[in-house]
Amino acid sequence: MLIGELAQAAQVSRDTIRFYEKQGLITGFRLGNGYKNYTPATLDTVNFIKLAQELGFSLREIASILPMLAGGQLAPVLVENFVADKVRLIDQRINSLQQLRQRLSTLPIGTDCPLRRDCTPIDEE
Amino acid sequence: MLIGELAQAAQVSRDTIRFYEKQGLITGFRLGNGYKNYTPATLDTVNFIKLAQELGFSLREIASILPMLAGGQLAPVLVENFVADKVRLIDQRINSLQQLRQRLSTLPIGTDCPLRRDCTPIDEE
DNA sequence: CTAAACTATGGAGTACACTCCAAGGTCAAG
DNA sequence: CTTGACCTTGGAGTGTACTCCATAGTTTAG
Repeated sequence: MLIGELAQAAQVSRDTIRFYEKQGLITGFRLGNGYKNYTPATLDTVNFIKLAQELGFSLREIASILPMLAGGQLAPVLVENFVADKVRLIDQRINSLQQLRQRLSTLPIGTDCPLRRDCTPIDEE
Repeated sequence: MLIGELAQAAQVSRDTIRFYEKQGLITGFRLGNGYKNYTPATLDTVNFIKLAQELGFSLREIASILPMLAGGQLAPVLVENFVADKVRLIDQRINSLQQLRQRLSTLPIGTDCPLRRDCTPIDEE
């Protein structure tokens, strides 16, 4: 697939695709006419990037995860440790989100200062 | 508390505090000597900002949540709708995280291309 | 054969969230 | 009364992740 098709399929801009390729997150191979061609695997990768990004991973972090998803060039132990780390991080985020959810959904709406210890500034010169 | 104390308590830089104040996320009141003073409530707010930020909310979004946390100047119905929206968003994020967690923790490590449909580029000129 | 719709490259510009710096005022300790 | 650790402002700089633009080559429809 050409860049436009990939971009549309992944719901990102062509420039984003080019940016990701510059950053080494994806690779296309060049056709005879100078155009770049991408495989369905690239679409998977872009979708993965988008998901991971939504979840707060930077492109730099994602770049370090991607080689693992592509296949086992790395020592399994390293991959396992890395994945375990990420899973822990994800669990922490889920936890924080659940806390925030609780906090927001049980707000005593209508009362003053539901979350703050103190709302009225005290002049304590 | 003065800016340095607040910054240390919240584990952010003084510049970050000043930046948040410029953005209207927090407010201090000025002492006779020109210094700004902050209350423990400001510390709560900064901590809240940091939490919400970790969870992927932008400062702009956080700025729109903060007035609700500060007390009921807004119509309860609006607050409820807003909070319900945010809770839905949080639920979506939790869901995505759980998916990603599953995906990562069940990687068939060592096999080729655990996630991609296709790893070998096909020349389809 | 031309016009529209695609593709490429390089480089500039944008939004966000800081982060750093310079020049200067304030305050407590010795 | 000076030294050092605070505080002030304004403005410039940084990193991330795009986003836009100009120029130019390629392909497809009529």
